Amino acid sequence: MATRREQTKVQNRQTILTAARQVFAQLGFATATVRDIIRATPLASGTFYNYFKSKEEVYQALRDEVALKVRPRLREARLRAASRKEFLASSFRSFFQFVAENRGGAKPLPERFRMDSPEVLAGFAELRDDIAAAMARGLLPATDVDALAAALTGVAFELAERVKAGADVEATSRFATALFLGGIEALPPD
Amino acid sequence: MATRREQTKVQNRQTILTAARQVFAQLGFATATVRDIIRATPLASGTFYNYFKSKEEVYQALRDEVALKVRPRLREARLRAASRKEFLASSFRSFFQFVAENRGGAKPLPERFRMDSPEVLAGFAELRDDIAAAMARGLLPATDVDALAAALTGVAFELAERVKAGADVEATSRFATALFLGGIEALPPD
Amino acid sequence: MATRREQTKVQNRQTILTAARQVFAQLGFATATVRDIIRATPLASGTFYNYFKSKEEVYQALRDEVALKVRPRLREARLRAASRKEFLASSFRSFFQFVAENRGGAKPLPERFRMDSPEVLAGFAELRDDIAAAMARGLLPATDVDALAAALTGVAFELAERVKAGADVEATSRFATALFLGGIEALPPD
Amino acid sequence: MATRREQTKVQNRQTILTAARQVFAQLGFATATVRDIIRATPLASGTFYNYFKSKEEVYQALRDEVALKVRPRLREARLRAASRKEFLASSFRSFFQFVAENRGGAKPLPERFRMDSPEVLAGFAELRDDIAAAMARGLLPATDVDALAAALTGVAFELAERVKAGADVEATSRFATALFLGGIEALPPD
DNA sequence: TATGAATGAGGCTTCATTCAT
DNA sequence: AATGAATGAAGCCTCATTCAT
Repeated sequence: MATRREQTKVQNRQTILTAARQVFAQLGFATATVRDIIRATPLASGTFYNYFKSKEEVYQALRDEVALKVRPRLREARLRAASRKEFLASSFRSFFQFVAENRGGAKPLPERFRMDSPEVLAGFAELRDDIAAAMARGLLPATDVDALAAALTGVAFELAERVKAGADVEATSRFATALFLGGIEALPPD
Repeated sequence: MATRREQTKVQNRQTILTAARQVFAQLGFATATVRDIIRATPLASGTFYNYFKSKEEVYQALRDEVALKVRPRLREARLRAASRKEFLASSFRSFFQFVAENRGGAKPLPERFRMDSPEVLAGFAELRDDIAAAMARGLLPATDVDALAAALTGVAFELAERVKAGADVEATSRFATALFLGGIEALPPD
Repeated sequence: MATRREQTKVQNRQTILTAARQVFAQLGFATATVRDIIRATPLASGTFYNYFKSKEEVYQALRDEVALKVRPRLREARLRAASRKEFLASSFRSFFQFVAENRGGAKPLPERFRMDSPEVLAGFAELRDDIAAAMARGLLPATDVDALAAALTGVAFELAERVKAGADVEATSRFATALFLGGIEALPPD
Repeated sequence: MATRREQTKVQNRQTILTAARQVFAQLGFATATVRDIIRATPLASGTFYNYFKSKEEVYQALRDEVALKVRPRLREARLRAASRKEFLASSFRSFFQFVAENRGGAKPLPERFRMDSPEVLAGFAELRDDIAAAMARGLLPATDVDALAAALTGVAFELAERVKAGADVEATSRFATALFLGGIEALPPD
């Protein structure tokens, strides 16, 4: 059973993580400061250091948290994929959907969605693992895993800009899926 | 005629740009400081401000310089292309070659930059134009020009990171070329 | 109840204000730097900014503090005055006494400040009101209230410089009182 | 006969003095920088130091120049004064006229006229000398010269603010003259 | 554990001044 | 003399982090 103290501890940790998520989203990791995070919190500056040693550590924690929450779902989708097409389509669609849901809209903030956020980067780290697994399953041909992951990432990032600017999620997903569906076939074996 | 002083001025500017390139490569733009750049230089702190108003301005100058050097190469390669494969292969190869020639330190930080300087944007515009021209020539099938340009850009930039990290130029070019050669075939018509 | 920390906070604020008073007196406002103020203090540079946002803000605080201390005295002196002479004499004496009590270093620089903080302006307004009331009481002849207030202020401030430099309070008060006692008689009616 | 070189020398000196006058008028002595003066000039920064060692030195030169030009006229007016009233009236009137002529008008600058300008301060230095001379002549009663000069200065400065704000020069001069005409009579002998 | 003031290193930038040309 | 780039001290301020309460 959790004592009162333990509950507060967990709550404070969560408060900081939530604030950090927002701050990173708005300012980017490198630009954001610990002060920014604290300011987005009702806590005192010293309290931050009871939970994290530095900005880097919050960032790691955020990544871990995301990975823990997102990984199962995304992984499941990709593991369940019965075909190459399904693998690609579900990957792209879920990513562009995420981007679309988080695109600025009427928000006054300079940039609401950032490619270097822990969430997104964690997502791409997953991708590499899943590609390797798919190759093992025979769903994807054996080729340079890292190069393929990089290519997928690049296309996803760059088309995401178009989605941010209002491009249609479905059409964009279809475009990317088709491109890779045809392209993978032609890749040199590793 | 160039006087000694004028030479020194040009040299100092180059000294700063070179130092900035290294520092940005090692620390990333947001983390790097003007002091870091100056320290990588035999010059005094005030001298920096005789040449650039801020960190942002050096960064712009750096990007413009790169864009200015790489654009003519890419343009020429694409115009000379007699086949789809040549169009893709020469584009990728020129670009990765340039990246390899200019590779400096490693950049370990997770960061992605907006490519929005005039020079870089002009580079994108050129790519778009060349793709459109290639479509008109029948070298590329008629599809969404902007999406294709974005996809090419994304793959090029992302694989460039691998080249910077030491990946082979030829192999990387072949990979990218094969991917698009197969993929373009499968793209939905516009 | 005042905790130790609260006491320290108040003390530090006073430390900075005292140091600022001396520094401004010696160097003048424009020449003095925040560093100068900090150096005249056992505190660290960052601490200054826990209390004041800028040099301007300390200056305001200083003026407000002075105005707050001196105004009640002057007001009371003027309201209690039973004769024109008493009105003038007690006003000048109170003011010069205050200046003498607070005289610090010498200010050698040629500089005059705008007295435009709320507190100082309120002080002027009070003087004007008291003069108007004195006119209504028949203590002062009916003449241009604002001009008279300005003249009194000017003489008071300018002679105050001499008091700061060591001039005798009594003699200076007598001088100013005599000047206005004779002068007011001769003023053109409003 | 002046050689070309000597002419240029004189011209440059004058260029710098003129620029300095404007800069001091706009920014005040303490706030103005040598850079500001140079920038208001077609000359190079190094050239400044061929003529003056520092900002202080230009300031002195400006004061001297003004004294040389203004002193004769003002002094003459005061020396010619046949009566105490004429002495005071001409002093105040010429000062308030100067202020009125230089008041901001439609100018966009924050503050066009400054009390700490060399011109004004030089003028007040004159005043003290002339008061002493007038006492020697018997035009003014023997009293504390410095205190009287301070009082005149204070009234002049403070009423000048009203003139700046649009008050009538004649009426203000009459007010000040009457005040001192009556007041001086009553002053304690030195 | 929570607090928030204190700290001083270090960020950016401007300044007066020098000095090679 | 005139030039203007180079210099580095010094300005202002924010930051991560500590530590007494």
